Amino acid sequence: MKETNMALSGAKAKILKALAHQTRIYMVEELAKDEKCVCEFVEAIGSDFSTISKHLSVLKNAGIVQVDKRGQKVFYSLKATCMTNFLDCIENIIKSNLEEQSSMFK
Amino acid sequence: MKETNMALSGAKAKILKALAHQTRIYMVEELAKDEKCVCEFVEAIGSDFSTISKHLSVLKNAGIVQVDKRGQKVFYSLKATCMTNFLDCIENIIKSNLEEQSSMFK
DNA sequence: TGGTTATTTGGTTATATTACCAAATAACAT
DNA sequence: ATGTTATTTGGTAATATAACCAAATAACCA
Repeated sequence: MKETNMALSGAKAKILKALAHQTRIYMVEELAKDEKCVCEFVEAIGSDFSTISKHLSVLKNAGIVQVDKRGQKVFYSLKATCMTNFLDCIENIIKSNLEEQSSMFK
Repeated sequence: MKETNMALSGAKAKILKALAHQTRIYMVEELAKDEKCVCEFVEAIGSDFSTISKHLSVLKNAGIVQVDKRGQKVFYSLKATCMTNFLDCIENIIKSNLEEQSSMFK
């Protein structure tokens, strides 16, 4: 069933797009260590509060992170922990790409 | 070193963006089974030849696939095989999201 | 050489994403 | 109630992506 496979690829693309941004990848990697509130990301990343909040909501809507409101603060934590392995895979691609590029100068 | 981490996240984002499209995910999954020429994808996906070719070149530039020209045909094959595990991770997220949604009706 | 097939590249237009500002909401403290 | 802090939401402008068409390349065949 070709069309079914395509539809599944589309569903996967939605989740991948949610991750495919410098800021959101950084967030996922930080959240892999420990939960964080929005304000901590604002401080660490230095973008507008609204920008950070929107990035987190993209991750939340994709089902990658989850939310816990405590007092005035909103804490985000990593829900899809397999993401970590995946980012290692990406890191290997980067290394392999760099090796190829540097081998051009030998 | 916060800025170094951010730069690394940016490099990862480039590769993720290369994968984050319905058609390109489908391509990677097909290539995980076997190499394919551009024309086979054109037939299977049904988009314009130029569209398919551009998608494959995005994957190639990211270092996810590799190229082998033989005769008139250009064959693409999967280079970053760890992609497959990753797409399984995404599939688990989809399942978990669906379970949560359906539990709302119980 | 000229024709055919396979693929890539350039151009254009439509659509999607992102960032910031301003305003709204929510919880807590005074 | 009022003020303060933390966060989300709506609007807008800039930028990035995607799809198609047409034209350019490249390899092979007659």
